[in-house]
Amino acid sequence: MEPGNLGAEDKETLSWDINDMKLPQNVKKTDWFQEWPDAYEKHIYSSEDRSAQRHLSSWAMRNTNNHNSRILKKSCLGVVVCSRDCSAAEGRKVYLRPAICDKARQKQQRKRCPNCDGPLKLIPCRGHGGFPVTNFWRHDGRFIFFQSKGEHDHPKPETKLEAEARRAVKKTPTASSSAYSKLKQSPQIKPLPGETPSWESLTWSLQEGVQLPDSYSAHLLGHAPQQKAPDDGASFSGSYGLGGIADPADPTSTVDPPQLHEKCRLSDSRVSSSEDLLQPSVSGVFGYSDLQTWNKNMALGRNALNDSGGPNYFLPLTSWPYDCPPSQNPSEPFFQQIPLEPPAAKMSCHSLWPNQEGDLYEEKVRVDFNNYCSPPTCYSPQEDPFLLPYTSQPHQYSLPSKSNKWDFDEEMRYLGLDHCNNEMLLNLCPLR
DNA sequence: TAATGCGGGAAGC
DNA sequence: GCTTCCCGCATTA
Repeated sequence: MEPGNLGAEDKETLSWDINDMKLPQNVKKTDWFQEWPDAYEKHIYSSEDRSAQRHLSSWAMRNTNNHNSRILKKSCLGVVVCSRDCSAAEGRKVYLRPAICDKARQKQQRKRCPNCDGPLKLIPCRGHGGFPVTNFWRHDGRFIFFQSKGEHDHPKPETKLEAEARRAVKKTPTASSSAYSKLKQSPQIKPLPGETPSWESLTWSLQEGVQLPDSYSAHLLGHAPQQKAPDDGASFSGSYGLGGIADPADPTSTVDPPQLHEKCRLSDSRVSSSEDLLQPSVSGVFGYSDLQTWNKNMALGRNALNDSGGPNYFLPLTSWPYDCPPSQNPSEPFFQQIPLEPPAAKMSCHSLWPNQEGDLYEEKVRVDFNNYCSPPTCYSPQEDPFLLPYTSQPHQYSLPSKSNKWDFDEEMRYLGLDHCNNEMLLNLCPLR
């Protein structure tokens, strides 16, 4: 938005404060969900944005009581690092996600560094005048207002899903190994030459909690960490997991799509009943445990990898470029569509995924497919300080799941079929 | 088991 | 009075 060409309404949508008695309701464009909000940002999300509904952040944010039930306040916990400042292979540092639960965090800090077995330490966030960065959430009308105060003065921890995946892998290492051994046998899925990710590195990254570049977390989340343009409020609903775009006004900011991995819960009584601040329209049509639907989607070339009911294995994807080069051949297996080098600059995909139907499900699957079969657009590797040194190393890709009930063989059959389906690709990937 | 949200209460300014 | 932090509790996944 051009600052110098603002109408009164536009100014209103920019000048609000989370503590205002009345927040703007004539918002023309809502923001896309930001996974890594930093500095003093304000965003207006659609009340139907599931990630916003759940007040998600990839920073480890804990609830802070501000004695104001209308405004949810969360403060950053920082990042857990190795007190020896050890580096793993390729210079990777250990940046664990602090557990949100106090007891779990204490327990976590008693553990040893997964890399060097040294003691772990928590780097507290002091980015807001010596206090933790705080995020404020307020549901008002059709919108969810977000405001952050402070600038994180510590590295990004692993994302929530990365941490969950790490825990899950630790709990069920055999299942994942088995999955990977099957993956390796799958003829349809081949890493790019020279980009063969090792299972060891994958499991190390996931199990041992090393900070993954955003690309990793993106695909753990089921989408690229990126920015997406604000969508209009009417069509914003259900645009889960859209490929994001860069915020042209802020090259460092991230505007993330609603989390693909978000379970499409049929209801969230806690959210919907929250002080009448939210007008819930959470009519999830893609059930968390609806594996049958998932199967159908996969058979149609859709991907529900972001649904937690998805398969519990990790795909050894190659470097994820977050770009859609013109030379991409949709007929190629999607793994091989991925160029080795990330784009030099963010791309805008503002209008790539308009939710014309207002159909949560359709939008979701389209986007999922995009993320799965075609490199997501609009990702800036510069966004992630950890990505830069690692661009030459393979990125791994995992399909998050909380259960082991997924039939891996079936899944791979679907994958093999889907990724060779040109028509489907052309139909479902409007980037072409 | 952990994440999340709510709320009481203490402490510092 | 405001803010931050700690704690316990309930709910959810």
